[in-house]
Amino acid sequence: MNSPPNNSHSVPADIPAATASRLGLYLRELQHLQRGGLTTVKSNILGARLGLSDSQIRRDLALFGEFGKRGVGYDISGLVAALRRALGTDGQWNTILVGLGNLGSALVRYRGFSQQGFQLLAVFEMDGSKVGSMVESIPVLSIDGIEEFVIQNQVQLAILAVPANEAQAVAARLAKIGISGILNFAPVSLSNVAGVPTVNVDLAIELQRLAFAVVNTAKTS
Amino acid sequence: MNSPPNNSHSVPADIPAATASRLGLYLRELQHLQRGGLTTVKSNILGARLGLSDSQIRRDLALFGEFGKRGVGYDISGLVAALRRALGTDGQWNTILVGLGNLGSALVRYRGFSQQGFQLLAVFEMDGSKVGSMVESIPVLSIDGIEEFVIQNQVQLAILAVPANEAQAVAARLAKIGISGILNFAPVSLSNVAGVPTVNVDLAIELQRLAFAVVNTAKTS
DNA sequence: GCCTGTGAAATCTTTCACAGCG
DNA sequence: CGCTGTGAAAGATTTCACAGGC
Repeated sequence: MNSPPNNSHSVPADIPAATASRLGLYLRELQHLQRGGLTTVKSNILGARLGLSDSQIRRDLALFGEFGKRGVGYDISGLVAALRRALGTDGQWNTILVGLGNLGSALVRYRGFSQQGFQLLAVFEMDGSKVGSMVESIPVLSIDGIEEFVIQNQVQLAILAVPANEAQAVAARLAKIGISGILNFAPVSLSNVAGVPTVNVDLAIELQRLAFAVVNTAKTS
Repeated sequence: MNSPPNNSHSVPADIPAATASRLGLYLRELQHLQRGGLTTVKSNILGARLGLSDSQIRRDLALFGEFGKRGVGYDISGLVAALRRALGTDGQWNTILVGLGNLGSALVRYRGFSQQGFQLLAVFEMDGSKVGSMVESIPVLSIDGIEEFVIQNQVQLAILAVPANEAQAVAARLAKIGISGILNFAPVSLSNVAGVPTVNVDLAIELQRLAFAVVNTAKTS
């Protein structure tokens, strides 16, 4: 009655949130297998490597529904392309980094971003002493001009690596000029950024998560 | 028939995984409110700040079931103590960092860890040129002696900030001598660490998650 | 009167189990 | 025969809605 247009190579209409949270993991592992020279992988193998059940792998990958062959497994290169399309990382994202402290300095040198299509165009700093220099061939600019830069360069994503007490103000400035997304490393909940998708990474919270997992693992032997 | 002992101040018997994943967030926000001078908070306020529904907040906090007062809200300091106990961060965790590259250097300087009870005892490096120095009053040691150090100092947690191709080997060495938990920043799925609780943080995956959120937010206006 | 705590309903996610294609 | 794709069951999580204590 209502078969969708179903163009080949289209992104599945709606990806459940739980599945979406695993797409990056699938992509990373599949690219790893690909570098190892494999061209197909079975759900039980992939599941074992990622710590997921084989049926969960099949459920997730069946959404893309054209890469599995019964008796054989999944076509890796087709899946890699489909996952990148679904994640939105098959193109380039214009990205800036705000904050060149300890964490910001590490992030600007991180290779993994550009490999996945995130192009770092500039770093913004409050501390005038660093402004004007280059880090890893990326210009360090004053925060004063951030709005103009974002608009002129069609920047879509901002990575916030500023102190907790500055994060809110920076996020608000970026939200105001219509940034598309924020990756926030500051240990605060951002408010007043309604409508701007935000992903939060708090290093201390991750360590707490680990402590919890340790305490709640009174495994036999 | 089977009322549990229910010592006051005990940790709830079993905390659902979904709730557990939010405890760190609750703790951070409650400590923030506490520093602001508040002593109580209502579920709708806390929910608005964290982007969660008020009923979800109540469901979660009712597990600790002694800090809410009808008509008033939740007692912040009591909850903070209960959350720290539940997370296992009411004591000290002996922690080491492995890898002093870009990310490792940032992590060793990060203040948030010790504030939450994670004491960094040493940093381990493969690169001999850094071995023997101190970073932020923490000794930089050779990876060769990591097993002996972990055992002698009763190290429970290890933070891995080594290159992807070295992570597996380091994790295996640590698992072998019975480390309690691993926080892995290397962009690989660790295997052969069966039984050791592991939390993975992959910065590129977080940025992909953001890209996905942006692409799948075709909000009206 | 206000806001928590919680049954019950609704929704979402995972697992089971097996038909069926390659 | 081996492995995917998927109905159906089981399980987990969230939301609704309101009784009831402060």
